[in-house]
Amino acid sequence: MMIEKIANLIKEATGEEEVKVMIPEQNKFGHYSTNLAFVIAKYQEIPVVAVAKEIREKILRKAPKNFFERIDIAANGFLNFFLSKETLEEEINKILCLKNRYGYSDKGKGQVIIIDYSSPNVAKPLTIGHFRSTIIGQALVNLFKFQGYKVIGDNHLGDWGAQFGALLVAFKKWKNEKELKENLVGHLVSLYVRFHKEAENNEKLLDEAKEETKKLQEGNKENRKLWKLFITESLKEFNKTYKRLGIKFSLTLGESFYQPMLNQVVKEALEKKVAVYNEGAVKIFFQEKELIPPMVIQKSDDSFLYTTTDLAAIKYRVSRWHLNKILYVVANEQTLHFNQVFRAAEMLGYAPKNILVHIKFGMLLGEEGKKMSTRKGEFIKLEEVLNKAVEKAGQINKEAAEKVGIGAIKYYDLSHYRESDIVFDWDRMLDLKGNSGPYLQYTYSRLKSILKKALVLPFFQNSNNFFSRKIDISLASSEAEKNIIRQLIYFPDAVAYAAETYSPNHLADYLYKLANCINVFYEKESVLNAENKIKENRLSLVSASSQVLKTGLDLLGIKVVEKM
RNA sequence: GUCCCCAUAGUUCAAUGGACAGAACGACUCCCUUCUAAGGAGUAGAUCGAGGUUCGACUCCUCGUGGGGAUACCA
Repeated sequence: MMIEKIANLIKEATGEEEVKVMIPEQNKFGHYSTNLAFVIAKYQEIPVVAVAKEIREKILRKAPKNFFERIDIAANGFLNFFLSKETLEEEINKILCLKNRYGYSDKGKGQVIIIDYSSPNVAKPLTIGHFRSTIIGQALVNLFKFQGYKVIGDNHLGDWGAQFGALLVAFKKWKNEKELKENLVGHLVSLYVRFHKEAENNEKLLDEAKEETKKLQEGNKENRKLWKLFITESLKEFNKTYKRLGIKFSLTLGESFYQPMLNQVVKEALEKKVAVYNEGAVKIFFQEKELIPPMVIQKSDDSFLYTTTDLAAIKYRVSRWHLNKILYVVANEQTLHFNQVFRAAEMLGYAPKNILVHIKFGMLLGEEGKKMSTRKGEFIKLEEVLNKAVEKAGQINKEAAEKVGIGAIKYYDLSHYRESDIVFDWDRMLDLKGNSGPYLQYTYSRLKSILKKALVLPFFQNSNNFFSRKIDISLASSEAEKNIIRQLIYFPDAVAYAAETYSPNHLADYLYKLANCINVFYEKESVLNAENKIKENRLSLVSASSQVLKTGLDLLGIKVVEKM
């Protein structure tokens, strides 16, 4: 990673602790820059430019020979680093030789991180509401693996809890044999919706649901049997969609897995005086100044809640693995819940608060900008969204439709900053032009097409393996080529930054910029019609570019397309 | 009421406290006898308001305005 390398170099050369190295917006400001001179000038009260000059001397003395071409000092005091031809060549050659390992870092070596994502509820469909957690979660799994971490992706399935009471009541009262056979999960969903509709006018139903939940939790045979059926059938459905989306979990420990541990959690909480009995229930109260409302961990009918399960899960995970972090990829709305749980986990001594991170993301709003609710049946099935996307992509190209359609909606999500809300908009989501998934895939396939054609040219018939041939920067003299090279070497920086900030959109942004440079190059400079030496060199650049594009898209979980 | 999040071109979104605030869509112009026009080049267009901190603020702080969310013995 170049940013880190340069930052370390500056640290060693100057003895400064805090050094910030940035990627400047414009080429004329070099490949990298730092504002260090401002910082020092401030506490030493020396003119900025004088400080900058001094820093430059120190760095140049320390830097390896031929590492920088030069270091400029801008009028305002920025130090602008221009990498030398040798450094750039070495970096591009790394891409050609490391291939899909380029950008990999062992930064996270020896560290374990659990990512809790997707987590749908059994007996409900995967909806557009699960999309963000699933897609962002998987991207984070990929990113952290690529940073050398041991990553455990856990699908914390909602396979327990009060929704089963409602479901059991509805199932026993209204089930329809025919529909059951044809589409079990679909039938469960409509039963669930019907239950909530009818419960609005009939409070007795809610009591019945409570009763069924209790029976299930106490081990009632019939309820258990139905419950298991619901789970296996739902998982089958989920897995179909996960497969299409390229989602892979290391574990699927649902909420039910933690049930045997819940009693103990409550007992401990009471013993440690973290929790108290209050109005018949067991609650954890927080300090007044924390402004967190109390959290119930056991109801007055003795049953448990998801707060209890989450606490048990933390306890279990920490004892089973030597954990550095648990990331919860869950919507913004649950902020209070996680504040409570994290704080409680700390009070109970289960985990220090700083290893628990809520990776929140904005809501996917309905077209009127309002929240969509599953209970009222206002949901859009994920499967339906995927189909529509694939259908649209298929209008242009049938063969690549699946990859392109799904790539489009994935990119739509991942290119947005995680925490902002997204308005659900078919047109925009399925947009195949501009800053979109298909744009990146298209760019990739253009490069692939060049490489394929090069192979059959007589000139290359007997030249062995030109794809891995080294690049000669002095032959890549056009503006377009320089821009690609510049962009390529930022790849490891972009990956690291996206992981650090838990924000895949930074990687998406990087890839878009890279693709844009590539397309400009494609437009302006011909590869196959260039003079032999230049052609060879450009082919190496094309090869390196396609490699980085592919690695980046892989990390986002977007499949590349060879031809479209 | 309390707490949390958000506010950037007509629209949808970017922008680790840095150098002229980037794109895309839409609008208007151009470019297919040259490796894929799902592309490229160009024009018009934006930081909610008022203070403050800073050499420097879309970014941090305070107040206000306008949206959304959470405040369940559901998950």
